[in-house]
Parts: sequence; structure tokens; C-alpha cells
Amino acid sequence: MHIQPSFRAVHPAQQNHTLDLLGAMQPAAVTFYPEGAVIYAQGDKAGPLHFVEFGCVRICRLSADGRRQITAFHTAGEVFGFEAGDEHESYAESVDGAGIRVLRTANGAEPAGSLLLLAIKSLARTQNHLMVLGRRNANERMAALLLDLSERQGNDHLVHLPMQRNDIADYLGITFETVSRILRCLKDQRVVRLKAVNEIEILDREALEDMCA
Amino acid sequence: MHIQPSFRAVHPAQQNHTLDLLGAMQPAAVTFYPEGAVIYAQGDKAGPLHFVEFGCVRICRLSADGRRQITAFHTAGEVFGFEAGDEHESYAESVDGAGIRVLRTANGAEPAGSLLLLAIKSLARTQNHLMVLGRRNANERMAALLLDLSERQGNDHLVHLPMQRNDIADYLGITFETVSRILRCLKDQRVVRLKAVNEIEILDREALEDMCA
DNA sequence: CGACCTGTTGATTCTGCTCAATCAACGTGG
DNA sequence: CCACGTTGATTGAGCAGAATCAACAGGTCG
Repeated sequence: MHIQPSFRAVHPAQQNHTLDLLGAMQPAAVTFYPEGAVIYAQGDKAGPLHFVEFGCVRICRLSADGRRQITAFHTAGEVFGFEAGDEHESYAESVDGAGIRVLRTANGAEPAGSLLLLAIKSLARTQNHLMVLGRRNANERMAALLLDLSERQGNDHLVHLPMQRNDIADYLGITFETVSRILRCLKDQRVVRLKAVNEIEILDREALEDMCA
Repeated sequence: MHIQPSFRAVHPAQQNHTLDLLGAMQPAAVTFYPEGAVIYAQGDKAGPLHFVEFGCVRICRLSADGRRQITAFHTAGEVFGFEAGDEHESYAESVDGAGIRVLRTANGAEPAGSLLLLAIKSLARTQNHLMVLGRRNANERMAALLLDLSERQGNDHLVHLPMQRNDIADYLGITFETVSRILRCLKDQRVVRLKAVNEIEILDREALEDMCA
């Protein structure tokens, strides 16, 4: 349960506005959430935003009949927890052990412009994902995820999958069996290579990009 | 091409914060966009937000291979046009003839808090739709749309569909033939009645709600 | 070692897509 | 007024992609 605040400074997702925001915020302690730990639950009273110091967080929504949709993964340098109402309509969990700093913006002189920008970025990302879920087949969805992760991790050739197949499936709106089959398929086509179950080497980036045309 | 600013005051979607926002803005003229007219195009320079005085607007995204995803419909009282970057990643079109007021927020003393709230509401709505596209079948998607429209139009029994089948399909991530078939199916089950092609009477609201469980 | 969990693979089913025909509503021009 | 073309909506037949159900492999931990 060791905290590594130094991760924060080196991550490519780190944005100027986020830094501004952090600077203007009250210093708050970093809380470590082990794998699978709940950061907030669906229905909890909403309030402060959350900043990812390190690790990966999933934002999920559960329907009455038990189906789960993951609306976003957040990694180091990102802010999550925006809610329109006064309670959380989604819940947040640590995927792989994550350090979270609470941003106390309840009242006072928070830099609202920065917050607006962050909210809009969340919106933009969600809209992108909407396109993926609405108009892409399973192969294309997987390709989009791999490219997205590759970009966010700043590595053109190697992608780390901090989440397991089930999470990927619930993010892409498919089943985990289909995730397996598609990776198998991409492997057979020499588009990727599975160095490990959660470590994927991109052999043919163009092929992936073509799928996301 | 007659403008009816009085629509604005009576629509249920009208929120206090939107009113605040409007009050604080420079008065701007209302532009009328006839059916199918482009309000802004994908790739256009982004800037001011847009306020719907009356009518219905669709926000669309086109992929390289021509598939279209409608990410949102906006009706009277709503604000659209948030963009993370400096150009529009989606385009906006009038569905049925819409009156749009441009909100000049470029710089100056705009009420950033209100904007943030509006952006967050857009985000919340988009996340909801993500759940629909990711984890719902065609029937359930249609049911969700009908209930959503019913609520936004403030009428429990009658839903007006300002958009045509093609738009519904691209919003729900299915084909227009499937939209037709599902309406047929709902009609056969006595859940709805088609008073006209774009006028749907809800006979069994509970059945619809069960589908969205 | 055995229990369990995650991931992979196979067989079968089914939802929704594609392709295609038909129909109704509407506008235009003879 | 009517024949014609156009556009949007509906319906049908066949097919494909992904889900479901099920078996099995590998790894981890008690």
C-alpha cells in the first residue's frame, strides 16, 4: 500500500489545465484502492471530483437486470466523478490498484474554467465511444480500444491491458468470449502478438487503423 | 420563416441555469434552419454554444467509411456545441426546422458555473445513451427512446417523432428496417399505437419501462 | 493436491443486417 | 385530372456476426 505521487508528473495524459487545477486545490491525501476496491458506489451522494495519481479506474453502470456497461477507463492524470445530480449514477472501482486524490471543489474559488474544460473532454471521449458502440462491429471495437490504449500509454508498439477480459467486454459492449476470439483472430492475421495475457504487441498498426476508418 | 421566441419560456426542458445563462449573455438573433439545414459542419472551427429556441437538432458524426452515428437530439431549451478542441468533431443539422440562438461566450464574464453544469448534463445524457448502445437489444433501445421523448415532451401518452426512421436508426445504432419492424412488433403487442407515422400513442407504458429495466 | 479463477475454444442458436420488393404519400408536368 | 417519378416506410427471405451454453486449459492460492 505504498503511494507513488511521482507517477503523476511523468504521465503523458497530464495536461496543463489539470496541473492548474491541482495547484489551485487544497492539498488532499492520496488514497490507495486495491484491485477491485469500490471508490464510490452507484447511488452514493456525489460531490468532489477524483484525480487519478496512478493505476486505472473503471466507471460502470449497472442496469436493473444486472447487465453492466463500463462507460470509461481512467488512468493517471485524469479526473472523474462529474455528476449532474446530487448522487452518483455510476460507480467507480479500482482496476489494478489505483491511487486517488480527492479534489475538494465543493465551494470556494475553484478554477471553474479548468473544470469546464475537463468536463468537456470527458464528454468528447464519451461521444467517441458512442460512435464505437453504435456503428462498429466487434473487431473494430477491439481495434479502437487497442489504439486508444496505445496512444494513452505513449507506446506505439506495446499495449498493456490493466483490465481483464470481462472488463474489456463490458466496455466494448460485447462478451468476453468474443474478446478472446477477436484477439485470437488478430493474432492469426499477424496484426498483434500476445506477449502475455495482458501485454499486447502491435505488429501492424496500419491494419488496426484501417479497422477504425 | 417566422421566429417564435415565446416557445422558449414554456418548454419543460427550460432550466433555471439556462435562464441565468441566457440572461447573462449578449442578446443574439435567432436564426431559423429549415429541415435538413446544416448548423455547423464536422471540421468547422468551434466557438460559441448554440441554444435551441424551438424545433429539433441532431448531432452527428460520420466515420471515414460513411457510417453515421447520431450522438444526440436536442430540443427547445437545450444547449449544444461543446467541443474539446478548436474544431467541431461532430456536425449539427436541423431535423424539422429549428430556431437557434448563438450564445456568445467567446470571452468576457460568462457564467462559467452554469456552462459547467450544462456540459455535465450533456455528459450525463451521453453516458446514459452509452448504456443503451452497449447493453441493450433493438427492442429495448426503441423503448428507451420512446420513454425519453415522452418525458422530454411532457406527455405520458403521446410521443411525437420529429425525426424520420433513418435518424432514429442512426441514433439507436440499428438499421431503419429494424426500427420499422420493432414498431410493428410493439404495435402487435398493443404496447403502442401508430396514430401517424410520426405520432405514437403509448398504450402500455409499464411494458416499455420493463424493457428498460 | 484440490479448489478456484481467468482465459480460450467449440457447437449451436438467435438477433439483427443485407438485399429486395412493395406500398403510401407527395409533387410535378403534361 | 391523371401518369409519373421520388422519397420514406413497411415487409419478407436469407445470411452473418455475435451471444449462449459448455467444455477445457493454465495459473494461483489455500
